[in-house]
Amino acid sequence: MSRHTDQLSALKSQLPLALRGAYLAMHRQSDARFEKYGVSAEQFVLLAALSEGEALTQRELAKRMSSDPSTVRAMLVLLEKQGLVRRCPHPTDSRARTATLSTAGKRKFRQLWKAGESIRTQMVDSLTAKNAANLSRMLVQLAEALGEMQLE
Amino acid sequence: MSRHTDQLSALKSQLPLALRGAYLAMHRQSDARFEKYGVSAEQFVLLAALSEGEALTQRELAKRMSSDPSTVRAMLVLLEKQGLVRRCPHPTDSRARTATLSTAGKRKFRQLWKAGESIRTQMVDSLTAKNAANLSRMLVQLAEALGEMQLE
DNA sequence: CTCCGAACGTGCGTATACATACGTTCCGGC
DNA sequence: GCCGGAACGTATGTATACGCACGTTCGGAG
Repeated sequence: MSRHTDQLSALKSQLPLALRGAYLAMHRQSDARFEKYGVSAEQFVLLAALSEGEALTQRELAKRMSSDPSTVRAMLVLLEKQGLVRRCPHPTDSRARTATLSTAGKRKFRQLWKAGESIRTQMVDSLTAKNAANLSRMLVQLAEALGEMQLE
Repeated sequence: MSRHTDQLSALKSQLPLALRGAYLAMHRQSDARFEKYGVSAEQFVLLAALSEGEALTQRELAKRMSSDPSTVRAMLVLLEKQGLVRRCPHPTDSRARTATLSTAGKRKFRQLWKAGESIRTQMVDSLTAKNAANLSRMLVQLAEALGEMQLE
């Protein structure tokens, strides 16, 4: 086993754990930060996806969140109960339901966006802007490659 | 707002989503890959942490997995029920319990390691080895920076 | 030796993540 | 117009992720 092969092998086992570790760390920070607003990290992602103002179907929302329709439904039920989100029948497709932010939801999102600013800043600053840009690009690339993989 | 500031701002909002997207994609791939062995992606991580052969306390195990002691306990209960893991009283500290792989657990882990090889390979190959090494390094750096953040 | 704070595991409650199965609606081919 | 497959949402079950409260044990200060 050559030295080069060893390094590659080590890299292959470290990269997944590094990805997992970074994600979990970010998730925990976000949850802690948003807790006093009564919102979870995942709920923030959902609200952010809706914050563009468009009315999205649950399916489309799930796609944009890299999430699961079934999970999104559960989240919407909770958020609707809290009055942050409205679900209306789709204007033309009666199978679908659209989700939009309520006024309270928009206000809440603005608060959350501010509250999360220091996390976003810390993430970019802990690397450099240039490295962070590379990181972001590589992560997207990675997600695409993994998403296209078949079960062989 | 200068152009430079706009770019930085966009980066700050993209990076978290990119990290989340990549992690979830990896997690889904892993779950799908390990499903026929009756093991989840997270359980694989736990088994891998124990595969060094050391007997770890649940706390130490949680630390190495970047995970939560409470979660680790639930996982151990399931894995013990499946006969992949043994939990024994700690030799000197009667508060603690140690976890080790059973023979079946070791065998299972070897199977899983092979089954996951294509994922690890795909992750590194979808970038280049050099970029993957950088990515890994940056992710570790990111996790550290986030882990050390206080609530301000 | 005693006592108190810290560390370990446990149990419980809530929110995700996802598969799977199911009912309803849509739409393209006929 | 009919029909069968595809798309959408719903419902249920299992496994994570994590906070929090609790009981037990450890270890050091006095």
